[in-house]
Amino acid sequence: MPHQDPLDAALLDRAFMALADPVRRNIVARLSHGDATVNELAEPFAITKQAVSKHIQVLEQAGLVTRSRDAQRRPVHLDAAALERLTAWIDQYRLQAEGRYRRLDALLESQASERIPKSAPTPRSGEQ
Amino acid sequence: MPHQDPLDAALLDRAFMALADPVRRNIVARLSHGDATVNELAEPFAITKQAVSKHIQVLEQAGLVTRSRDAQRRPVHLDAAALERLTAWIDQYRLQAEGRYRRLDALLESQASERIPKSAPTPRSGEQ
DNA sequence: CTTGTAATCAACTAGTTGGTTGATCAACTA
DNA sequence: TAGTTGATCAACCAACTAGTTGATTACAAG
Repeated sequence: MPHQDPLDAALLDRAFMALADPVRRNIVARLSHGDATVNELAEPFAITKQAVSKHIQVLEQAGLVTRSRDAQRRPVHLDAAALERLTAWIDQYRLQAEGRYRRLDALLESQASERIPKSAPTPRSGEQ
Repeated sequence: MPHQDPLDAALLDRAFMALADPVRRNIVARLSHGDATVNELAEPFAITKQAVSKHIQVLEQAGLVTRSRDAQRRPVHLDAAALERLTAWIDQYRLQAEGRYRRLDALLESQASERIPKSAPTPRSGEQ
């Protein structure tokens, strides 16, 4: 089953978009070794806390982070399962493409040595 | 060594941004089982081939696809290695976060059963 | 109640993007 | 030569985005 729910399409949009920003990737990196608050995340960057808050909203709506409540503090938590879903999506097509490449490679090799492949390993890569 | 070249930052920007669009993800999906031309890729979508050409340029500048030359045709080819680089980036932080979670989980479990952990498995997850 | 801190909301500016149409280029065909 | 197909370039528009500043909510402490 190569496809998942189409409901995930919008979520994938937001997830990849969220990671397409160096500031947000830095936030992810920082969260990977511990929860943090908006202020803690804002310090290393030359942008205001409001901007960081927006970045976190983007990550949250992408399902990449969650937030809890601890008095005034709202620590941000990285959701490893969400990251795993992204790699799963990519790998689904990466492995497909790699498989094709290896089959073609094997075909060319067997042809170069003038040995006939057993049963035509679906070499439909040419666009005629 | 958790980090790679900072040269990759702009490329990561473009790669994630490229995948943050459903049309481009569909193009990737289609390319995963075979090279294709602009016109072939444009057919299933309700957009012009000019738009598809732009999408492919985005994917190309992100290093996700390459193009060759075959008479007038310029078949687009999906680069599996580029996809692998993306999953490597994500996994780098996913595994870090998962490791933290599992250490905390193991700590709580050992405490619940009132058994003392052998040597305090670095439970620095609380933000006090 | 008042002060202080953490975080968000609201409005605005400046810049970017996705898509369109129309023209152009490159290679094949007659 | 003209005509066709595949693909790109150029200009433009509507929509969206990141960042700013200023006001506002929520909570804790004096």
